[in-house]
Amino acid sequence: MTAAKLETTPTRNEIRRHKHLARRHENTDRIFRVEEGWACQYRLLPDGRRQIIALFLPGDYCEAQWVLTGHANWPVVALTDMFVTEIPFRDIRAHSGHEFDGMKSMLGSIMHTLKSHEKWIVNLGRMSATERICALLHDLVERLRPTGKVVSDHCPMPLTQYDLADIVGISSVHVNRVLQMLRGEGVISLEAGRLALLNPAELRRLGGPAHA
Amino acid sequence: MTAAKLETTPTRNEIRRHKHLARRHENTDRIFRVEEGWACQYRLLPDGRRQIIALFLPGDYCEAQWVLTGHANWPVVALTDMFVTEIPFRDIRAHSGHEFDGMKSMLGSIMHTLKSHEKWIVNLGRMSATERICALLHDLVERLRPTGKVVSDHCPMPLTQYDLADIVGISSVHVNRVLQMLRGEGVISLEAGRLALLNPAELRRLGGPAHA
DNA sequence: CGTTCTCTTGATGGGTCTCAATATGCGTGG
DNA sequence: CCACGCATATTGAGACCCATCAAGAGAACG
Repeated sequence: MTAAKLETTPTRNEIRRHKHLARRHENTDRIFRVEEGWACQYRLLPDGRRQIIALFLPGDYCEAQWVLTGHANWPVVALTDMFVTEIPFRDIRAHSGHEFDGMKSMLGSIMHTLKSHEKWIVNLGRMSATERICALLHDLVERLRPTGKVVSDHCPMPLTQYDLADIVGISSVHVNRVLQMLRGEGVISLEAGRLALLNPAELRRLGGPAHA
Repeated sequence: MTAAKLETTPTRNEIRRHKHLARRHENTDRIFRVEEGWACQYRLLPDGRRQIIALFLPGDYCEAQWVLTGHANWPVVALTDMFVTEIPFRDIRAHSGHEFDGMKSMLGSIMHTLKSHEKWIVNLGRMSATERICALLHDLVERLRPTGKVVSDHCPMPLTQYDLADIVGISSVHVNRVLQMLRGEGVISLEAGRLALLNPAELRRLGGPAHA
């Protein structure tokens, strides 16, 4: 999900935490680009279990596939206060073939989502709780790095332990214990919404073996 | 992944079980359409853990996104003896805009993959072993139904218990125990590579609560 | 007709969940 | 400014789901 500039000046909107950017099966004629703040797409089961499917960070296009399907499948909610720009489909189509090719950008974003999903299927299917959390933290830092929000391995991390739990598919209590362990080992520090990688190499190692 | 007919007569190839249709990072100029047999895309960790990312059944396009990226990310291997047809990219592009629109078909297949991945992230993240297996079996039958291979809730099911384990992210020993339980409850029968749904309603119920 | 998969079953241990209680912080309104 | 409520973080105890190890029985296959 790469940053890109449109000729038009799309509306810049403020979104409060916990407000929905999309609801289930909602039709839409625009996509969002995240300027500030974090959002996620999730699926809620009737018995209360929640699984977060995708995270949207500054610079990300939020659900580029809407431009192909015209509707949201699953809800998207702001995890923090946010600023987003709304990009109408017609603007994207109008820019197709230009230097900044709107449609090509959207396809790139979709392919990126695809790869990200594959990775998370492997993590959820075959990795331990510790591996999942380390892989997630590592991922987050690498995704934030291009935005300039990472300074000497410190960066914002506004997710609650409940959010983390619903991303990595374990209970929030166990998330807490894993984080305690990582802190105890001197791998990370995490407080007041800020994450610091104290031992990035160890974090990567704990994140599980690389692909074969 | 819908069936579709091309004007050209693409080559029909026989593929033996365990033969690779694609290897990691391999470049390609064609995609496959499965005519007979089952294949899967998987990711192998250095310590031996394997996670199957996608299943390809008769009628499926195998990795339609290759037409956009030009290369395979992860290996694809035949789980049974197969027949596939190879469709060169140029044929797909040549048919774009026609009654059968090659490119549109590929995009549809990609969107289908996306939805399938989202579903499996939820299953792997938030469902119990029994729920995962029941959901998988239910899925398989529904995907086979349009091909005419399902007769009164009986259909072929050539996956080994090792394969099933690597799809649902549990150990093969536990897959065996869950299957025993399902047989004992009279929900399914599964032998000699054939699956029968003896109590589809119960299977659906065990497959976990529907989306909210 | 042995070899190799595949399936099956038991025993044991560990990773993770659930429940529950307590702390801590933070925003809101009195 | 303080009191209160609510969200979040922390910690313990106990239970359970599932992994791992191991061994044996069929079944498939060259």
